[in-house]
Amino acid sequence: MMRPKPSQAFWLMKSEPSVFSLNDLKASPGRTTSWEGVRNYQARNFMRDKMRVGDGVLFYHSNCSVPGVVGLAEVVREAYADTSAFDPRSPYHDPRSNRENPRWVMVDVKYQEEFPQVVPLSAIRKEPRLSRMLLLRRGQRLSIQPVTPEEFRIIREMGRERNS
DNA sequence: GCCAACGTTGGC
DNA sequence: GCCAACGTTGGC
Repeated sequence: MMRPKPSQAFWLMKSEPSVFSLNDLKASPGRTTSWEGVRNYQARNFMRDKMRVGDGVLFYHSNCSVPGVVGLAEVVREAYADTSAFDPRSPYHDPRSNRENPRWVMVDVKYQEEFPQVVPLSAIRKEPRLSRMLLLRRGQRLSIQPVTPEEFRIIREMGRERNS
């Protein structure tokens, strides 16, 4: 009897490499980090309502010389209170959030692989099969975005190719 | 460093 | 509830 495979969703998560890079994730204890600091309601809702253990993550470097997807990660813990909001010394402090009623959540994300080559935003733009990605929408700033299984697979293939 | 596009805030 | 002002994001 086949056990039904749990449905897996896919995401793109942005990080500024000067703040937290894929290498930082790889170097973290257990190659895992809590994705603290999300202060956008739409992104929070994706984490809180949709992200499940085992979901695939495209790790995207933003605000850098070559913005693009640099590798893969996976969700290893589902949403829980973002404690950085409670810390007055944290850059992510939010006095409107408290332990009794946390406003912000985070998930845990684990390193999976670094691509042999970055998949730059410019290459994503040029790939017709990726033309519908949220990432390419004008003015799109969401730091956590859903991607389709096809988009995930295509970008993974692009990243794993050694010569393009 | 510029600045367009966006989300949030707060006066009214 | 409107909307101007403001702060942030993020490519370039």
